[in-house]
Amino acid sequence: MATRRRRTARVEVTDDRGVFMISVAAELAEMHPQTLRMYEARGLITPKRSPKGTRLYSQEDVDRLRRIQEMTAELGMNLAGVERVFELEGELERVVRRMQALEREAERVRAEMEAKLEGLRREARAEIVPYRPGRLVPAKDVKRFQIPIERAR
Amino acid sequence: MATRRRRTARVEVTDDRGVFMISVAAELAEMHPQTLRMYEARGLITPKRSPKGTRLYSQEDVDRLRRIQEMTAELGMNLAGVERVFELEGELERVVRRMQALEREAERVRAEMEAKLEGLRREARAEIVPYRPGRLVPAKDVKRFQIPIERAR
DNA sequence: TTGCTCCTCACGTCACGTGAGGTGGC
DNA sequence: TTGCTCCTCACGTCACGTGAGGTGGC
Repeated sequence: MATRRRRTARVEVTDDRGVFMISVAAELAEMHPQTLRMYEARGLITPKRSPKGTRLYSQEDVDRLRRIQEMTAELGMNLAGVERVFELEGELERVVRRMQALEREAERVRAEMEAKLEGLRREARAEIVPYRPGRLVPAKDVKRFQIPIERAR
Repeated sequence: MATRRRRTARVEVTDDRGVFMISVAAELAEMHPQTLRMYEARGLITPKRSPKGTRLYSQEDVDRLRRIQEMTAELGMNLAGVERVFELEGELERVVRRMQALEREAERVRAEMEAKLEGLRREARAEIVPYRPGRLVPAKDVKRFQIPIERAR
């Protein structure tokens, strides 16, 4: 749900754009409007404001409100717990991102090494393989003794 | 604080061994004994029991109790929040461990590839370098034409 | 005027901590 | 007997949600 199209929409509505007034946001989040004001006072959510001071909630804000609703109504957590969970989820996300970056980096290094190895193998083949069917002898030895190689053994 | 030595201690006291009765554990955790029983009823902590049914708390249990104390008294969280935080911390720890394993694995692969590369380089050197001063020719050619190599060009 | 917004204040409910009260075994 | 353990029940406190009440601008 990156964007939502309306019949007459011309301006793109992004998830972080404040578009819902408090009554709408409260309905979407299934909460009392006063509860939203309380959450803001506690620092749990920070909606945008119109020039007149009216709160404007974004889709992200509504999603966050629903997450809070889940934690308080379904799990029975209080707001201090919700704050702490948000912090921990942030940490978790950072660690997961770092891990994904590490995985990509590992793959990159692996591919790079593989390419190097392959290059070396090709190089070796180019020098050695063409002579495989027979035996190789130093040219200088052939020249020096002037005898058929087969008998020289 | 892996183990603690007492003057007359003979048996090792590990962190997960139930050694404190409820009054001692409560004092160490700075909680009311009844609170410990409540936490157990909620599933937040599970002390061992003596054969007679007396609760026996380990050092790990006491550490956990202090962590709960921190979350409830200092952060003002309720027990549902504490449970959720424990879950999330478990997830976080698993992810961190996975990352450490991944880092070790990446290093292992890197070293292995490095060794392979080095092996190939050495191999290439062993086959090619000794002959560098002269030219190599197929033995069959030498036999077939029976002529000095130098003139065969 | 209606229905929204803003705000503050107050009350009901519920979770939690703790104390009381009664039991039983070193 | 003292001091611990076990348990259940009950009450005080506090956080939270929500409603009331009064204001102001489309």
